[in-house]
Amino acid sequence: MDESRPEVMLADVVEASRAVAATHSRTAKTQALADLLTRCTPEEVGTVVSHLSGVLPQRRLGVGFRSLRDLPEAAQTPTLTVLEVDAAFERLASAHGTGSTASRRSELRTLMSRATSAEQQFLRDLMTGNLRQGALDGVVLAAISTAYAIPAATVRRAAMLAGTAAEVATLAATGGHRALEEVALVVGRPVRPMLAASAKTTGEAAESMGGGGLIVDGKLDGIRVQVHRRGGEVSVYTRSLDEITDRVPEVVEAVAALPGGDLVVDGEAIVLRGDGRPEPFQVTGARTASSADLAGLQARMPLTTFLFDVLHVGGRDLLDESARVRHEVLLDLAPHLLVPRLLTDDRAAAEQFFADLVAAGHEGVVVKDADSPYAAGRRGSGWIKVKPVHTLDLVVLAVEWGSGRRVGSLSNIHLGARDPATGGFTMVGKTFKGMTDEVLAWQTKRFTELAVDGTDGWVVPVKPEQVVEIAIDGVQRSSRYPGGVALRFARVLRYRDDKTAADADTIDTVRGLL
DNA sequence: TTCCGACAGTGGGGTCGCAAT
DNA sequence: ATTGCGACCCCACTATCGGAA
Repeated sequence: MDESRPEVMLADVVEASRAVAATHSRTAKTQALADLLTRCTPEEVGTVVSHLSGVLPQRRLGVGFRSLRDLPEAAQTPTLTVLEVDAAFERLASAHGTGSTASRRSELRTLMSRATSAEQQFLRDLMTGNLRQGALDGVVLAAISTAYAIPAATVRRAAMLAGTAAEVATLAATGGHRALEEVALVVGRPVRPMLAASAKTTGEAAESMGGGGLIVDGKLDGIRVQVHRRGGEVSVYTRSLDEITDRVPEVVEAVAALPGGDLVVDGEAIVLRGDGRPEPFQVTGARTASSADLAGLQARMPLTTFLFDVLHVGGRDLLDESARVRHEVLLDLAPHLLVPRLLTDDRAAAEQFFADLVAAGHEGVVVKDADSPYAAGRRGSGWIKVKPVHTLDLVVLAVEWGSGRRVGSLSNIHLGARDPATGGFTMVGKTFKGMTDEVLAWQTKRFTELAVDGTDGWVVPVKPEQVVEIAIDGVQRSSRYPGGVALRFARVLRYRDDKTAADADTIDTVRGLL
């Protein structure tokens, strides 16, 4: 190690971030990040990688957009080192939840007053999760690959198994290529979960697979759980690798009762009604977000555990085995916990299974290539989800100015359903999704024309005349909107100039989807 | 040369815990 | 008691880069 190497300053990180944001080329971004990493000591590199990928090592600071509104006067010259920043974050994090808002505020002010103007902006963006430099986890992993001359595939796999880019960078800095190759699944350390791409129909999903057999799983509308059992001790992790063991005792019990030794399984926890049909997501969400009065929660909203994968069993890693093999292992291990599942190579049977599951109240299906491995942390084509889509014709009531690459465009639209009782419109949600650049340009012009008084602010009210066809996954109860209902995952399909506001769907139609 | 996988960005609704009001 | 804030569950979609075909 080079003892004379100068300490890495926050200003160096800010400069790298600026350079990254200044180019659209991913290779140039990667190189800029790699240049900085090579200047870091092994003690520094974890923090630097974490900050440059927009992640706080401390996870929760208790500092958000609001507490960062009024900043102290900026320092003239940069003096902060990255390790000093990390230490300050550490103090903020440990003061979180101890009731000492004043001490956190003072800690934050001290940090910010030592930062230059550019550093203040960077720290604020980092703390609010708004780095927007065009490089997060993926590009930073590529930079680790470049900086330490380690194949990208090795770096990515290590990240899947170790969980964070910071951990991977520290390993690379201390042990190089060999250390990353030795990263393995460790029972008790969560693995990045495999994600699913989406398709409109089961046929389309099957089309993009190898054709070597399908596993069709019910998609349950609960929360993802990755469960580890190590030496009899069970831990439960969410999709984002947060530990929720103490909030889901039913899951712990179900996995503790399985035969054999150590294991890692992947599944979904969900609250079912007495008749076996699923409760709406809001019920499972409320149940699993809460930790107070667990006994009461368990009595009122018991969780049911479903498993759809097994990554490790009794000393044997299964990540690289085919889904077919993992299915056999899971069937042996926990047949009573298996998610609703169909093994088939018949597309019509898959389509029928989808229809049956939707009729049973579930979200849809996930179609899986029976020959594919468990591609941790990736949204590859091995798994493809299929959900039914509802469409509504709604009226645009207002529009919000966009941010980032949408600055200068009217972006997020407020959606209203017709209320025949009053002759007016009831707001049921917003959306910014599904718009191409062309549509953004069109709607900016259109809604500027339709704008009514009070158009100086962030929200631009418009005459309720423009009809838009919206796709949604469903409707949920709302305490925010006056109609008592809100759209779930609304996105624009197209603007309809063949319809007037009088032809729009009514609030009763929307409520009927509950 | 074209195609396509992976990534980043742009935000959506709901719920809880906690501290301040 | 109520309210505001922060965190984190669920998430869809488009644009873009750069390697694969």
